[in-house]
Amino acid sequence: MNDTEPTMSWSINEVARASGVTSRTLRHYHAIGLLEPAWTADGGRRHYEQEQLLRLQRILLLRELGLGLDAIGEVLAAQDGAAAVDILRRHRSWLLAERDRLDRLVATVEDTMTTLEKGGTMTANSMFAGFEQNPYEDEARARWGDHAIDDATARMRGWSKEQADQARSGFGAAMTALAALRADGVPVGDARVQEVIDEHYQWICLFWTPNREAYQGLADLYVDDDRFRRNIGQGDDALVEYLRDAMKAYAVERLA
Amino acid sequence: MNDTEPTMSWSINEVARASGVTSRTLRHYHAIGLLEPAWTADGGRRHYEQEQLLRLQRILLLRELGLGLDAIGEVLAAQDGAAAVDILRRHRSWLLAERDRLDRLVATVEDTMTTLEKGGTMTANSMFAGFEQNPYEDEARARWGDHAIDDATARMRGWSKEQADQARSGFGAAMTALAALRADGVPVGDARVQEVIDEHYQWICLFWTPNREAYQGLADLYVDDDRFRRNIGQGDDALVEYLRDAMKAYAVERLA
DNA sequence: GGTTGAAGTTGACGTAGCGTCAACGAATAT
DNA sequence: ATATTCGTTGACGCTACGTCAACTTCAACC
Repeated sequence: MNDTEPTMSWSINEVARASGVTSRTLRHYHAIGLLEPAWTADGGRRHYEQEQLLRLQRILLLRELGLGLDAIGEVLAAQDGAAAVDILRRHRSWLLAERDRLDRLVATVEDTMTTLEKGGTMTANSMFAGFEQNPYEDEARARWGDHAIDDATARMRGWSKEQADQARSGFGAAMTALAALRADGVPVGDARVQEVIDEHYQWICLFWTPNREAYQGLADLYVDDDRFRRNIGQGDDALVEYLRDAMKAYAVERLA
Repeated sequence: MNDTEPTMSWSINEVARASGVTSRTLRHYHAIGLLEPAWTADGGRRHYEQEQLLRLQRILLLRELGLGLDAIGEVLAAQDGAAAVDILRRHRSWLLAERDRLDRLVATVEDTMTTLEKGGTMTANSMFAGFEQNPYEDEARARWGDHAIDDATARMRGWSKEQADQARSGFGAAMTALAALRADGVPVGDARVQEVIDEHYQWICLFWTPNREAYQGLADLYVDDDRFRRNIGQGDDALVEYLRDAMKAYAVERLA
């Protein structure tokens, strides 16, 4: 039925026009071994035949699906359909994950726009930190009531684990500076200490804007809760207490 | 209230740990002028102060929103919030577009997986072509009934304009070869002509699998419809008629 | 046979946002 | 004085090609 006797070949530009890709793309596919021409003439010119066109069709289909060229190569190299389906399944998973991520980004962008339109400062919105997704939420909920936490959790919804880790590491700089000051015996009410605490408060405000009472509560929580204490003090409990006292002094002096 | 007298500075690694980015990133931001250190010491070491940390916070926030570094620079350079909101609005638009695109890709991937699992060949699914989104749909609908068209349109839903253009350009190669054969006076039933038509049929099958009657109807449509005729023949109407006859011969010989 | 034009070839650089060496200088602890 | 740590400036690598640049080939025309 499929008698293709007078073997016909196409030049690179013919294939390009036919398939909608550029000749550069075809050369690239040749260079990376994804699509080899049927044969090359004396002058090095590439010639493609039906088999290559069919392979190109499959390549382009998979490309439309968003697969990378290496993944496409794997799919086409898979003898059994099961392996190909497996790759596609993984691809589907990450498409879905990406879509969800974009959804969350849209929400966050809208938040930020609203804040800016209200004359906000862009440092006082859209995030929440110091508490990871799960471990500290109950604690905080018990301390400050459900409303504040729901609000914060809602803002946090757009986060990945890395982002949460990243946010928590924001304590690092402040703690380093604080440790140095404490080592020098500087009292917590000293301007230098309070400056560091101000920095810490600013970092916190990246995510949440605690009032005096809430900030004092946070200070206590840092000391009282084992997980916070270990995380923040890195083994130096006295440093965390120093932080707590400094935070309380800051709250009394600077917060309403 | 915000008296920060004993100006404190942080080294690049302190800032890195505090913010969760790497020092390489901070150097990069310096190199592209996105975040300049407060000052650099003799040995060239970078030192950051509170102002830079605040700017970094804003940079990271915007980065989380998915903006590019140049866009971030623009937002931060915008004196009035309106300009910033404008950039964010545009960004939101393309986030939404991307999300929709991913949605469509997911659907297509699922289609392809289903086809493969059923033992299909991957060249016979997921697309539709020859007819653009709008101009030819009514025509086709009148000819082949609503059901076939709805089906095809549903498959086409995942397409962008470029993809449609690209798909249509698939005719190019076949037409070039066909024009040469016709110039040589080769009759439409000749094996060489039928081979080209087979190629054309394969290309069509990328998108849709017409039976004998449908393929004959498509052949007529090519000639009867002005837009098809101009598009395909590029001014050579006789060539389109040659194509039609060849397609009809192919349909009679090879299709059920 | 010479020339011209179209179509082809192989580099090579550019894109975004850094990661990841390499090779070296400087500040700090011992 | 020296070992260790922290910092510096290149430079290449990553995706999937776009976009020159500098040549070579091939068919056609005179």
